[in-house]
Amino acid sequence: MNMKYTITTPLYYVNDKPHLGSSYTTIACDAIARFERLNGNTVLFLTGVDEHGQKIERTAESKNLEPQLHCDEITEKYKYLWDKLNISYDRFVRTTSIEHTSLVHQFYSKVLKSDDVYMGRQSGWYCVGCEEYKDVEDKDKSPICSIHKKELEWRDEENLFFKLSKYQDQIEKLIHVDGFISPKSRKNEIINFVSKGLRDFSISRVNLKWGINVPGNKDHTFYVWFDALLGYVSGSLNDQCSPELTEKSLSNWPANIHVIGKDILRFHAVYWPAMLLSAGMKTPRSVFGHGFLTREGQKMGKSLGNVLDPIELLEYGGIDAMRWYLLRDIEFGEDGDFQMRRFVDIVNSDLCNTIGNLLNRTITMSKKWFKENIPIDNTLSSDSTLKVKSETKIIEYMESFKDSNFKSSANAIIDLANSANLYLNDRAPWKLIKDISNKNIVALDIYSVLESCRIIGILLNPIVPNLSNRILKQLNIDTSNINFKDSLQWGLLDPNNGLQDPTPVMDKIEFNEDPR
RNA sequence: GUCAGUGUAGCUCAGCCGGUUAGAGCACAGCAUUCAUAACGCUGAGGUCGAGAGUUCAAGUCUCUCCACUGACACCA
Repeated sequence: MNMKYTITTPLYYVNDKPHLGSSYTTIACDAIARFERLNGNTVLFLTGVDEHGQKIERTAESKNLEPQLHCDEITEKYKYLWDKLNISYDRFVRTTSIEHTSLVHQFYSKVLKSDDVYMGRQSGWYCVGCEEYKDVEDKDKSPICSIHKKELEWRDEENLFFKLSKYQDQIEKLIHVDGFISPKSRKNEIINFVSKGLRDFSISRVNLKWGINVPGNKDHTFYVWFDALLGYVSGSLNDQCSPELTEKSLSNWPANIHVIGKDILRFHAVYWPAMLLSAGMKTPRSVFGHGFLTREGQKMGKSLGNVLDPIELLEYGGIDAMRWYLLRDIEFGEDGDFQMRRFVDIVNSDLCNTIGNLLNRTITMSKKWFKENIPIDNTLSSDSTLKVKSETKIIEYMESFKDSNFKSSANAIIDLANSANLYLNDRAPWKLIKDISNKNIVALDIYSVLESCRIIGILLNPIVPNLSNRILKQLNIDTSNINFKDSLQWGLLDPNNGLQDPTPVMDKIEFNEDPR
């Protein structure tokens, strides 16, 4: 059954090039998007960049660039990396686009009509890095942001405020809806936060040029978060060239899932839905706040000097290695620790040995004994313990993936591969074949393992698409139009298809202490 | 300070409602050896289940207290 499925990464801030954390988020979204496509759904996979705000303005200044040129430069770095990581996004949103600006204005007029904006005064200590006011004791003369370690700036200015408090009851109800916020720890956090009472927040800034002007308020620029969140909507419009907030143009909305880092949970689970309710629009179906990555047990930070550049990791291990490790070994909802030794071990063991060698040894036997035709008559009715195991693991895989439990999905694949290896040792076809009367039995055994490899190849597709394609290619399977429904039934590998010469589908990674 | 989450073998994790001698994968050690990518397979070592107390015939699993880590909020600076 074909359904529309809209998934978003955060719109990444272009203060700097992408880091491992944003790569992790984007790879996870890519896996989900591919999974949904393989299930026959029509997917709109949105990513993009958030380009406004004071930090961008100042970063550009320091580089002696116009902000727009700075944004263009950094945007290209994001696109380059997503291309290298084989991210299959459908749309790339830019908040500096004319279309986005137009939509922000339309949205704002709806919020005005709901009488949810008022002029107020805001004073306090402000961190440009966070784009947030900080609560600070009045007597402190030079407060510092605890996150960015930079001096806060005193602000005392008139801002437009959004009546968030008006939506206390509706937000309270929404956040309790099953499945709206995942994982459970994030849901609890938001329930606690909302129970303390929602306070109105300012949606504009003065003394800021780099942003979208507030209509009817010459000196006010939209607060970066107000404008950025709307990137999800502007990016999902049917007609990208003629952005209109109409029911027809919003058929890809609401998003099925916003995948975000835990640090921006409040914006996505509280402020954003309230804004949408104010404009009379549907709220997203779910928000998944995943954890952060540390490295060898430590937080990554420039000042610590231990940032792991995704480009370097990519060059060191390759795209399939990177994707596999991040999805298979890091628990998606929780913080995870990137360990280089473990990265190498897991990738080599799972992809090169368990799966890669399985394919290699089985194709070698098949070609040696049966050339291009495995003597089997009816593959669909053939019985094998591997068939049963395969069916069990497919179910586990599907249920886990639906919960964004990539680790469990990957484990199901590895279990099937282990079972195929054990099956081969148990059956020992290299002994059986010595007696020619066993030819048909051996043919069935070889076919069962090759069929398992085919299924493994297909299940790997959302996680490591390039490896998946190499596996299926060696089995001479056309991958241009596969889907789960038509591809996971046992017995679909044509025994007269012929197989390609076995070559390693995955190169080993040699462990270096420091890939930098 | 309040709330929430986490703490099980070197690493990553499983362990539904209390019930065998606490498990899996990886890593490590040994064996075996080719159909096979120094691979597959077999065997082994490795655990105060954060600490203490309690309930119970019996607790990793329930209760209480405490410790550590993470996050949110509050407070302080």
